[in-house]
Parts: sequence; structure tokens; C-alpha cells
Amino acid sequence: MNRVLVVDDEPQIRRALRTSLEAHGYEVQTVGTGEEAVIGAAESAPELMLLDLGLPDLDGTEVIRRVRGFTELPIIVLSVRDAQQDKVAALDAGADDYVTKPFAMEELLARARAAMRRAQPGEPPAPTMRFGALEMDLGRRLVLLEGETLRLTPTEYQLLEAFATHPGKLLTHQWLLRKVWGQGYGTETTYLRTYVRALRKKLGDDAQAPQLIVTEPGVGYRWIAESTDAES
Amino acid sequence: MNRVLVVDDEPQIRRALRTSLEAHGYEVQTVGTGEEAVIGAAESAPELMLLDLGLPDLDGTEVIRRVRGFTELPIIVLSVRDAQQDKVAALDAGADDYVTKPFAMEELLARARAAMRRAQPGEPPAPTMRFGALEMDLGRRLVLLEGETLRLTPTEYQLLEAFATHPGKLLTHQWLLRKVWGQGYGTETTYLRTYVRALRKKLGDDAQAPQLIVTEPGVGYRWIAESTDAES
DNA sequence: AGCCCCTTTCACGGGATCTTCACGCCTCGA
DNA sequence: TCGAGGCGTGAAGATCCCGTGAAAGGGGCT
Repeated sequence: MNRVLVVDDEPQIRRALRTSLEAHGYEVQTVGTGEEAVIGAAESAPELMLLDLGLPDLDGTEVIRRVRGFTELPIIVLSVRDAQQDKVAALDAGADDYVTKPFAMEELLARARAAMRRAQPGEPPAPTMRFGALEMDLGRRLVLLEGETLRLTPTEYQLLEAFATHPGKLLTHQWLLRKVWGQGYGTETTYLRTYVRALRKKLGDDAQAPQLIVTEPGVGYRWIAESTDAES
Repeated sequence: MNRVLVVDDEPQIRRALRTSLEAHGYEVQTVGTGEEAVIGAAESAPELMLLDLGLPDLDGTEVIRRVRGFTELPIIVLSVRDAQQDKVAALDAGADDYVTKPFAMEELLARARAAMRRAQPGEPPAPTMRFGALEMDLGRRLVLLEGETLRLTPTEYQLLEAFATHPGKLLTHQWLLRKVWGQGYGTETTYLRTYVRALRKKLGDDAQAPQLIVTEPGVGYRWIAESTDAES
């Protein structure tokens, strides 16, 4: 069934995760080092990787980078509380999401389901997508809100495209800046604040109770709208 | 069967792509430089080219441009860079699609199928088309407005043809300039302003309340007229 | 050569867009 | 409890882009 690769150097945590995951129908494989993690990802081809950052042999971001060299399988990072810097680095390296230790197993399972659902095949080149009242046609570069075409500036559109093509994934400040403004940018978070604000306004989203773009303080933003995959 | 030309300077990636593609029934040829890519495209006449952008000898867009000089075969670009400008540059040069490394093989195969399917069936854009009071005969190079033949200069006609054969799609400045004036152009937006203006004038369109050509600030223009597909 | 038409180039507002700054609020940690 | 940093908000200045009008080049035809 669904194979999960758990990477953690602490045997107790490996055991706890194995128990909980198997109770929910996952097939679990556990390893304790970064080297084993890369090999395991290649040979077992799991559907999900849960990766602890504090490994003895390799840096967590290095593991992510190597795994990303050959597969896009969802990677959820588990990190300790005070390692904000490492979490951002891990996400920038290509992780899909992170969960802070200690964590509620319910939350981890929910994020795992979301990450795997997102990774499912079927809709990579979606020419047109829909999120409730919002409709996007990437090929035509058109955005409609409740049927009305929305006027977006070039920067606003690129930012929206970056969000909508990575639903549910936590996107770091640096990742967004590089994607929209180009490499060379990465620290100009004021740009993001300004344009996220403009987007929220035009899309009718509220920063205090967001339905579309959620702020992840200190890290980045996340597009949380469900793709309501409608067809003509 | 279906021949694919893989262009990448890293032997591991060449090998990985060859394995996956052959497993799906493609006949694979691999090369490692841009020069070989152009030669291979000419001599083997493959049905698809997978082109890595970071080649040692030639710039990726240069490869695309040269190949486009003699064939329209589908080209899918593989790149580690994800910045919008790189993507636009490759697509403007004539690439069909763009996949960011690392990528899921499933997605690449899906895009490959889509690109080849698109290239297959010829839908030679209707020899004659109509947009309200505007009628065009592409074969005869004739344009009629309310029954009267319109006098268009060669440049004006080419621009109109570029618009009318891509209804609803946003055409970037660079794309239009390359299409009408030829490759080598791309920054001369004043040309566009002049000729779009001339076209609007002759077609009776108003820049402030356009019915035919909408300007998309900072990006390009869009032909928004509905094709009222009438018959003789 | 002279003329005409087409192409290319320049200059000028006006408006939209991008960039930057300042302020208040909230959260987190000392 | 207090200070620092991050975020949302609002706004202002600089900059870019477009439409408009017009004026030089340039090539072909008479």
C-alpha cells in the first residue's frame, strides 16, 4: 500500500512513528542516517519521506538535495523548536512541508495525506484550474473571479501563478522572490508583503482569516485553496 | 517507432532518461552538446527533443533558435533554473514546454505525449476566418472590413495574422516581434506601439475601449475578438 | 532624378506600476 | 514586563510603459 520512509536517529521516535503510521494503514520503513535515507528513497521508492533534521552523518538539507536529484516524492521535515533557520533552508532545498517537534500525530497525519494527495499524478499540465470562485487559465494568462476577468499587474500575476501551481506547499520568502523577481533576490520581504497584500485585496481574501494565502510567520506563505477541478 | 533526442551534458541524467523512455517504448538517442543537438535534430529527424538548458558549448536558447530554423519538432526544455525570465526566454525562442529539474518522470512523460500529440494532427488554421465585421482570407492574404477590402502594409498584415491566428492568447512583446520582424528582434517595443496603433486605426478599434486588440501592460497584447465562424 | 509609400526613430504627457518608507500591532523570548 | 523582530497597512515618490503625433531614412517605380 502506501510506503513511508521514516528518517530519524532516535530509536524511540522511529518506533513511535512506525506504530502510529502502521495503525493508519501505511507500510513503514525506518532508517537512522542520511546515507540510508538517500539509498532507501532510491531503492524502495516510497510515497512519502518523513525526515528529521538532526542527523548524525549528513546535514538534513543535503539529504533533501540528493533525493531531489532523482525524485519529487513528498518530503515532510520534522524539526526541533529552535531551528527556524534550518527549517527555512530545508524548505528552500526542496522539502514540501515541515512539522515542529513535539507535534500532534493528528497534524502529522493530516499533512502527510495532503502532501501525498498533492503528489498524485494526473494533473501536471493543467491548462486551466479552479479554486472555488477563482479560475485560472495559465495558457492564456487569464484570471477570472466569479466570471469577471481580473486585472493583475505582471508581478501580481507571476506571484499568483507561483502560488496556484504549488497548492498546499509551504513556499519560503526566498523561493518566492527568486521565482518572481529572479535569482539575485531573496531578502526583499517587503516586496512580498506589498504584493501579497495586493493579491489578497484583488482576490477578496482577508489576512486575518485567510481562505487562499496563509502567512507562515518567519518562513513564507502557503496557498491553501482546494483545487475544485471543474470541467467545461 | 517514436524517436526522442535527449540533450544533456550529465551522463547520469542521459542514462536515466534513456532507461525511462525506452521502458515506455521510445527509441532514444542521446547527445551531450548543443552542436550535436542541432546536428542530431537535422539528421535523425526525431519526433521529440528533450533539451537541458545548461549546456557547455551553446546557450540553450541558441540551440532552440537554430533547430527552429529548419524544423518544428516539439522541444521540451529541462532546466534547474525556475525563474520566470528563463522560462519566457526559452518559450519565446520556440520551445514547446518547460519542465523544472528535478522533475517527476510521470510528469515528463505526460508532457512529452502532449507535445507530440499537439504536433501531430494538422489543423491548418481555417483558410478563411471572421470576427464580426472583419473577414480574413489567409490564403489570399485578403482582409475585408464590412465588405470593403482593407489596404494593409506587409508589416501590418503579418501582425494582424499573428493576432488572428492566436485568439484569446496573450502574446508577449518579444513573441510578436520575433514572429513579425524575425529573430534578432525582441526589445523594439516602439515598433509594436506604432503598428498596433496603425492596425487599430484601420480596423476601427479604440485603444481606450478595445474590441479587438487589448494591451496587457508590461507584457504584450491580446486579440479578444470572438471567431464568428461564418460560412459562405 | 523625383515621388510615394513604408519603415524606423524620436519626443512628449499621462497613467499605471514598482519601490521604498513609516507606523502600529502582535508574538516571542529575555 | 519589556524589547526586538515580523507582519499588515497606508501612502508617497520614482520609474516605467503606453498612446499619440510627427518627422526622418529608404527602396522601388515612373
